Amino acid sequence: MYSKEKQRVSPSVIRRLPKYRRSLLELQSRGISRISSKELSRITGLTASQIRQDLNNFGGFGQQGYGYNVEELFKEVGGILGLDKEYNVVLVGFGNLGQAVANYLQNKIGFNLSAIFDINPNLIGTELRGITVQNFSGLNQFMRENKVDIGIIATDKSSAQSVSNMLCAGGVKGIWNFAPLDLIVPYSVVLENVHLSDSLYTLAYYINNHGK
Amino acid sequence: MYSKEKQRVSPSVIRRLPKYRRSLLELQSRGISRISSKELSRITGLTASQIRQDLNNFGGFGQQGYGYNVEELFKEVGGILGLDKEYNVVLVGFGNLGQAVANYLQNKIGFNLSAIFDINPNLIGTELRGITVQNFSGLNQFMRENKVDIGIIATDKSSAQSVSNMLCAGGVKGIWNFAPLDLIVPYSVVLENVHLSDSLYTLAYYINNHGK
DNA sequence: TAGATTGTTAATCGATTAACAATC
DNA sequence: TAGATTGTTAATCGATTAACAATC
Repeated sequence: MYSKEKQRVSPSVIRRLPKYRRSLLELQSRGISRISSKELSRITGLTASQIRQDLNNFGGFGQQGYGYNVEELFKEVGGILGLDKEYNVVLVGFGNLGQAVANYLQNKIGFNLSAIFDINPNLIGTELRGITVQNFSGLNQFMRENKVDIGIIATDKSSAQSVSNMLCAGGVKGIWNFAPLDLIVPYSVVLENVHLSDSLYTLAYYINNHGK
Repeated sequence: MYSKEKQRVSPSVIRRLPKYRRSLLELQSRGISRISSKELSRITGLTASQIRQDLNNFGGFGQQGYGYNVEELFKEVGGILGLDKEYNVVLVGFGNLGQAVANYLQNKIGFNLSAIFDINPNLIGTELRGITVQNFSGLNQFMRENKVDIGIIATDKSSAQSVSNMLCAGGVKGIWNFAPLDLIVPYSVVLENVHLSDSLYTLAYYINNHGK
């Protein structure tokens, strides 16, 4: 349906979709089955007009005089994001951050963590809910033998680019990067960064320039 | 200098500053002392025009016919972000993610982690480089007795809002939130979110809609 | 039906890019 | 000086908001 839209939807819109989904889930858990853009505006802090514009990039999910069905819209937004699909995921780097991410992924349905790699001998062989941490040297072979959709990089800065190269050569569709650098990936691979420092520094700026 | 600028600088600009800083640090480490906006454009993927516009929100740091001095600009950008200041930081929630964040903070100069709180009896009393994890019940008292600038929330969703309330009542200037919800904070408090799910879902979208 | 609220077009606003005079 | 590159103004582009006809 929304897959053959002519025009590319802007990243600003895409980055608001998870927020809509989150709000809708919250409404659902409160037993609310119907919501207007006006009310959703109050909840999210975005304008009603923007919400309607955003959603209409993908289809007319509402009904005049009524609003939106919460459960239906929740499913639609999930579908747009691709959360009704399955992803095979590999994690490289099992330090504190890697462990946190691995743990976080455990209860994300659709994102199936199939292997974890590290170079630290103290970590290799340890287990996380049935997944044994493998020696990093086995990554290339694993990539050849398995179809991996998403590679997560939670290594330190110095090895991140070479890990990224291996994952890309191994055919990943996307990289979720936690290392504090700007990776270079082939055009065909999608890169999503979680730069903790960028976030912290932005916070510092606004602490010192509040309201300015 | 840049503190009495009349007009508020847009968030888009602020969020690019850490990237500039990162690139400048990289240049510095390669022994490069001078850079033009054109060359910086090549490195960052942003346009030269945008880089000059961005920097000129805060002052004229360059020199016609020459470019920018890398070391000087690096310091200027750090100063704008407030990285020449000290921040007293408290962490609430010492699960996987909290531990990862605490560990990450250890080598961030200027951000001084002074206390860690959790409710889990198995975690209370454990130590991280000299900081003993305290019982969460002591948070209010700690806030009364110490000036805390930044509160980090790495608890689960269900307790995040009440933890946030405590931190705000305790006088924090900013909240760095890792819990997957939209906190409500007083106007005077700055909120910065790290929503892992939002990031992962965005990645999923682009994996399925590459180039679209 | 009358009231409510969407979907969508038009207007506004803000951010990015282009151009170029100033100047090192 | 001549060449290079900034700082800044003007032009363009894109995103947000406002308005309202369509319609449930």
